[in-house]
Amino acid sequence: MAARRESNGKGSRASKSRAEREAERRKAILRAAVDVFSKKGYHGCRIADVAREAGVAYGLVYHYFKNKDELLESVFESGWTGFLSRVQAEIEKDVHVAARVRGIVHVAFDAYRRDHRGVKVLILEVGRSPAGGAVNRGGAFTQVVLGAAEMFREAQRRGEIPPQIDPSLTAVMLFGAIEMGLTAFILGILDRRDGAAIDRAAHQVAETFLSGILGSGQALAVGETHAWTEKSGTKSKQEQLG
Amino acid sequence: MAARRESNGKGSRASKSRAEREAERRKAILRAAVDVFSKKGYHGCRIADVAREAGVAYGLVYHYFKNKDELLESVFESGWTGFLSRVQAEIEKDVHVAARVRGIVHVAFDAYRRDHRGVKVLILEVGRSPAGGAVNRGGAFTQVVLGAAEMFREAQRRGEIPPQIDPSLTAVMLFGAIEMGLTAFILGILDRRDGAAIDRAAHQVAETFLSGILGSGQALAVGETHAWTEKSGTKSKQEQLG
DNA sequence: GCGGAGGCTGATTCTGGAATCAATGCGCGC
DNA sequence: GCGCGCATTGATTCCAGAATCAGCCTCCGC
Repeated sequence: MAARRESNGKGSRASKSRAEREAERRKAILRAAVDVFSKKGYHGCRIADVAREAGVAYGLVYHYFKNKDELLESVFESGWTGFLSRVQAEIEKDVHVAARVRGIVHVAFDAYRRDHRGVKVLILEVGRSPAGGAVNRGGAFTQVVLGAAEMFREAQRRGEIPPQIDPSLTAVMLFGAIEMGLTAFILGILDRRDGAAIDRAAHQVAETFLSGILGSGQALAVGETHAWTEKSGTKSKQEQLG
Repeated sequence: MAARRESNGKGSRASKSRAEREAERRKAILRAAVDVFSKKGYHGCRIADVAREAGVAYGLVYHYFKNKDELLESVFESGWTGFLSRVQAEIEKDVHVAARVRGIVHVAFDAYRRDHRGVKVLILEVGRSPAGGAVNRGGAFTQVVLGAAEMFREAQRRGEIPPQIDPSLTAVMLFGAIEMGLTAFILGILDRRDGAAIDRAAHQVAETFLSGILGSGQALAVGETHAWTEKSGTKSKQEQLG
């Protein structure tokens, strides 16, 4: 569809070319969709809401997306893709598993800080896909989990973690802890306007996962420091209860 | 609604009284709803499906439940209630926090073993709550989380866990790990027909949470071994998720 | 400036499915 | 046994909201 411009190599400098505009429109709609979905949920909103939010006509949404499902699908893809590749990058680093876990947690919380609406949609609508669900991103998610599982398996070979634990389950737990940590913010159990709280949360999620709540202090003997040990002043306070 | 019977104290022995029958019908519909919801998701099914599954007429569903939402609400309540009270019971036990955590994890996995359909609906549809959501179970969930948070706070006072961790976040993480552990079965990442796998999973979830993946093996030195291992036969069964 | 391709519009159509309701007959009290 | 009331039925109504479509109007190339 962007073919027109080619014939004339230049000409594309001043005002945006038609193709560019279209791309922008498409993006605007996508962004609006994220917005609306995060506010009212996929099933709780109508295409009209998305159109209004994006400031375009109802019908235009259908010009860019085959139907509502495809719109959701696209939202996922645009959000998921970046996230997945970053997580994958962390997984593939050649460092101690503890560092990789911290990296993964960091990526997740960072994404949240950057775009909590988007993350909310992913968390709330993903995974909960009705069983055989249309939107298959369950597949994408499964893939990361499997990647992480492989990471843990490798860590076992290296002797970084005990051999008797199940790598798959461990992987699943990691994302569960992350997801729930984020959910706490989304549901308001923790206060997301407190920027520091997000950092602290990320930190604690990683360290708890690595060392548990009992051993905490010493277990991270492994190498890098004790996490929170020094910044003990931080602790909880206003964050609970929304 | 059960008023008729009172005037005549007896008469209620042989065949079930009308009231009893009604209660049964209601339960049948509820069960059918769990079934259908778990298969196709709340939004993915029509009332007609529920009616058919329950073997009753379409309209009867509306005799017992005001509307579809209330039906879902009831499903939650019937499932949630039993679960919540059990978790609460574990929370209130006067033992080391490690034992309590193990207890909670056990309760969750046990519920799953007993009625994975019901648990699936809870996991998949809860949280879904469209923000200001009609169905407020977010509230119920939040309550357990707060209860658990209080438990951790108390544990800190007793010196059972480090003082610098955030009790609320810890509570949230616990349920996150549990939820994701179960989700793994629901999504098929782990095989739920392998009964032993469920036990192992429960065990690992608890131990990882307590001791982390690094220390794992030895950390449960804490004291008792898997508290629950033996008493699995205990409690009543069917009342939850009717 | 001219012609037309196609982005864009929103009223209109269409549909799935929620909720209603008048009719039926079973069961219970008298 | 009689009659009333309430559980039960499923066709009917009703509507939200998805998807369509016929035309408008902008912008592009010539």
